[in-house]
Amino acid sequence: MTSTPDDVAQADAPDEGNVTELLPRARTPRRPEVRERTRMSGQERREQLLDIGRRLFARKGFEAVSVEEIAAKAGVSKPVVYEHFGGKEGLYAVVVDREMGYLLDSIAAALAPTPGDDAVVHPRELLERAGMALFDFIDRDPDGFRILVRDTPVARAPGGGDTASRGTFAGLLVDVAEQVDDLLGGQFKAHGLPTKWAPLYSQMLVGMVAQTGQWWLDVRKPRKEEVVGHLVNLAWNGLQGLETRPRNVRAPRH
Amino acid sequence: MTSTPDDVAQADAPDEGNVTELLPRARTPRRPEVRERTRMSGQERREQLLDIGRRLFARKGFEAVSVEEIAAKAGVSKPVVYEHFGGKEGLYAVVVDREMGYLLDSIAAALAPTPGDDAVVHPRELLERAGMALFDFIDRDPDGFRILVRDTPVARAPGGGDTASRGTFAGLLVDVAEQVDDLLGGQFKAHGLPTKWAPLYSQMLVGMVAQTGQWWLDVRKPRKEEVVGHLVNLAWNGLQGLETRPRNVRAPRH
DNA sequence: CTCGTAACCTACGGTTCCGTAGGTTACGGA
DNA sequence: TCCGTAACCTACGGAACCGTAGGTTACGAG
Repeated sequence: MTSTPDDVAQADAPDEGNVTELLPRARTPRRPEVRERTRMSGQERREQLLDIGRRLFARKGFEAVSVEEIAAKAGVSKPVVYEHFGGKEGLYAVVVDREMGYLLDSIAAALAPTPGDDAVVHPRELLERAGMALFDFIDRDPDGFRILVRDTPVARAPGGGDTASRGTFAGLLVDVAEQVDDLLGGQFKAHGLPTKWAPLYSQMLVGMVAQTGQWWLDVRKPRKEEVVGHLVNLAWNGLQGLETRPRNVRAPRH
Repeated sequence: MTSTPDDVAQADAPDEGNVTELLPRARTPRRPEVRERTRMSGQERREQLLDIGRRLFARKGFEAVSVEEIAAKAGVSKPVVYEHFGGKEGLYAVVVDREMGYLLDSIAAALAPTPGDDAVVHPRELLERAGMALFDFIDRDPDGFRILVRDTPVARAPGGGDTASRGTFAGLLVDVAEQVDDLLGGQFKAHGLPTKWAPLYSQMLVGMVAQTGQWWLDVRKPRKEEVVGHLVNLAWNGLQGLETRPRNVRAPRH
């Protein structure tokens, strides 16, 4: 469920924050503005805040976004955000969690065997499906991808040491890569390669794909189908056997 | 020149910042402490501050580091930092610039043809040299690598729009990858591949290597020679022709 | 010994932001 | 029609920082 995260109206209008200060004008019970103060249900407001937060976090990073800014963009005051999420970190956590879920679900769905079709899928096609799923995700939800790629501010537990005690975080991608291990490990075993290296190769593949996605996010130059084609080309054939014109195995869908 | 960035004493001791507040004790002209207040030359202090800044930025990110913290770790007061670098961003810029220089120099040196040796180098060996140079760098200067990999806070020019106007930044790596273009473009041309895709492949390779480096930075599990071996294995042979036990072409050095 | 200067300090103004206390308005069921 | 409750507000305390003004100390040349 909830496959498209863009189903919420995004209120951008009441961003009056730039005019130095608002004079304390007399209480007007009804000002004739374009955007009336809408009163939403809790659930609606929650979704709206999540949506706005996602966009802001993606563009400016966690630290650079203030609660007041989020609230203002939603046409609402700060305490509302606190009531819903307990603070900035709470909201951020929900946003990240959702996006991570969207992404993993997308890829899992792309990799899932078609029910009723027991044909063995070529590993290369698996690669291609996963890559295409990722780029579809990037295309559909660029902000979500930006958030997942960005470095994480996970507040270290108060009381924890100041040093780089445990492997704090090297970005969410390391985690994503670990999710790929299982899949890749299975393929390795099936092809007689030592599975102990699977984690290493997961990192490589994820890094390759993520960086390319990040780059493509800005330039948008080659069509994504083409990018994925080359991605698979490199991952599968290596530089040694690069195909001049890689072709996608799977017929272009929809 | 300046190949080893670790030639500066790192003063870690005077980190008394955690004891809530220092009581305004009477002016004691000489307190019998272990670490006397050393008075350095401008150049020395500058180097020390750069060193401390690099370590802090690497561990906590730009935003999470305060000027006061840097000054305190150096056993010095805030204005000293301002006199040397004009502010936090100034110091950060110098740090980043240096590290970027170190890295690019290392790789360039590894790729430079041995003078007097005109033998054509196999592309695979170029790959291997570059990879090894990177991992040597990571090994020697992990904080520097962390900084280069981290997301950048580059203050967007004041007056610029709030929107994601131009391709602001997707990390320094995108830049690094662009530096790889030339090299890769040459190789492409020499092998009859369309050079228009070189940028794309640069991104892929850089992403692959960077992510792996980031991961290795924490786990440190397989020896770096082994990691580089597999890196080259994937990049060169692709998943299709993976070698079970990749061997480094170049004899292990020093 | 003297004095100019470079290195360094304390102290503070100003800003930004988080989080909360306590009051106000609209909606909807009884 | 009345009233409880959910949604929302204004206003403030307090902390963390940045950056600077203005004064103090040590070093070294003459």
